[in-house]
Amino acid sequence: MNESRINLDDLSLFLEIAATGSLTGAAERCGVPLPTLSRRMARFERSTGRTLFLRGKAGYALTAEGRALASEASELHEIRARLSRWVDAGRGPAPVRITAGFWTSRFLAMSLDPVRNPLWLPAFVPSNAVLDLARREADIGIRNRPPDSPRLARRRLRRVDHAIYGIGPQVTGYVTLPKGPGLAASQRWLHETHGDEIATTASDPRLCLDLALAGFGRVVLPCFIGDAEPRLARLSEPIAALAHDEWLVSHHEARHDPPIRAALDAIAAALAAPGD
Amino acid sequence: MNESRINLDDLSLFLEIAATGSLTGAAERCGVPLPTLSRRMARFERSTGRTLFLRGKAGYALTAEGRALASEASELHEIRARLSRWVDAGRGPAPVRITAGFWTSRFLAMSLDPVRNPLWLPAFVPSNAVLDLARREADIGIRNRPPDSPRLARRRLRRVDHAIYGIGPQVTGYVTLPKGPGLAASQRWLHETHGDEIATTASDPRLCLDLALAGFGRVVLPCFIGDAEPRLARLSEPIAALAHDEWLVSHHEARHDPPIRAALDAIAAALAAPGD
DNA sequence: GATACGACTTTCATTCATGCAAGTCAGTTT
DNA sequence: AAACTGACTTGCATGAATGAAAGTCGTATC
Repeated sequence: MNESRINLDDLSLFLEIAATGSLTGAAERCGVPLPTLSRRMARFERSTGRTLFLRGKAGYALTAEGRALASEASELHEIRARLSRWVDAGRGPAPVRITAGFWTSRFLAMSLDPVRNPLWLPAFVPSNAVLDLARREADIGIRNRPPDSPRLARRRLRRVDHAIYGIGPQVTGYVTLPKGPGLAASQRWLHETHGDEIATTASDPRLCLDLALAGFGRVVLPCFIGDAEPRLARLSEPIAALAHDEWLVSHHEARHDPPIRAALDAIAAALAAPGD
Repeated sequence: MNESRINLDDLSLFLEIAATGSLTGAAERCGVPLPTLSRRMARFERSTGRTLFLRGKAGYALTAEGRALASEASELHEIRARLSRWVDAGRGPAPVRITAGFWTSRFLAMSLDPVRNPLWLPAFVPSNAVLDLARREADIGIRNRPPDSPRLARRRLRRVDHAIYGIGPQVTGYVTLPKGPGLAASQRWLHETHGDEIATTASDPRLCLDLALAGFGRVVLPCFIGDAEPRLARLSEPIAALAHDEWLVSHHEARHDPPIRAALDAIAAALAAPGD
């Protein structure tokens, strides 16, 4: 679109000169030799088509237009400073995009210790639609079966059982999500096998749990959630149809990226099969 | 301080790649050949000490850290876009710093037509202290006598007379500024010759005029102000001791800067001597 | 299963920017 | 008045970045 892409490095030098008021001073502060500065500013003026400096005998002074440009671009130095800090100091934790089911995400969020992960930060992305790890829509996925594509790296995690929970055996009926696309397997199973016993629906899994805790009905939960909730009792044997392994899936190449690797290790530890 | 100055051009290319998702795409959009992009990104990674890309078979994908950097630096493109616009389109008016006395500044502000000056915009700087035009603390000065330094360009403008004004001859006493350093010549003259007739003082010349209009006393004003105010009557002959020429002063080199030149011409026209 | 394609990397001659040293020029000092 | 100083510009040899073409590697197509 715009042929004359403004050179940001020249611009940065320009700002330094504008602040210093002379080539000599700016040259020292930037560690750039003075002749280079002189030539680059000449080029910069040509490229902008403006006269930015008054080349007086007493040094460089900004023209009116030069001052306008300097004030226009003043944020540049802040950006540079911020990035320099990011590069050589902070190294803030990098966000690692994780896609997982609702309960697994919640379990993970509570298991992972943020202070022990200086390298990465979990970023849970909703997994309603099936995100395509192969297309890097997320970095790490936790799935209930191994991926189809051979390009994805996989690792088997713990076995996950589901069961029916409630605050007591006297509670009848079920609380679940409304029927619709993108429903988790456990909710689909409930709709298929106990569809006529559904007492209430709620739009959010966590809300279903709250309703169950209030006595509105029974819920189907992963055992790692249901067993951890002291106010709930297991009201059935594990549901065979819903038993599955959890699989940790990531892109073959992404897993060598340090933050992602760290995330993979931490997640694997949190969701390890008991035997491992 | 920081040896490894981050290269803003590389960063900009990095953002383009991050947005595009591939070297090929970014190369076209930036007009930079693909091999160059490849090498510069390799160098950029070395300079930051981070792995920013996953070089997969399907193109470049950002690592977690790469995404962190991209979001950290996202403003850069806005800045660049804004500057590009500034450079090749808008050419917003450049601020020209003008130092002048209070009433002259006011007269100028009302005389200069902003729409007829696409090249520059007046920026009035307070002239309490004597600003040093030779040191470029301002671009243009309007003084009541020619400058001392031979390095400054000068141009004689209209003659300025002062007189005593009031809403009528019946008003006695004077309104003026309180005694102090940095007082204009007309106020000094009033304190010296009519010091015992001062009725009120105000901290601002404009406020003095308002007080005079309200009948609190007489004021000394330049005739170009007093005569233009229909509610005021001239109550004295022009004061000989305060008569002076106005001088338009600027730096010898600065006056060839187009915006400053335009400003000089406009000011000279607004404040021209009647004969010219 | 062989071939074509896409996306980058590498090679190499060339160009361009760099950085040192010398040059210019106005104002200042002695 | 002559020499000095400060602040930039110019010349020239060097080195680094560039860009066109060929190379590599994996995936998609037939």
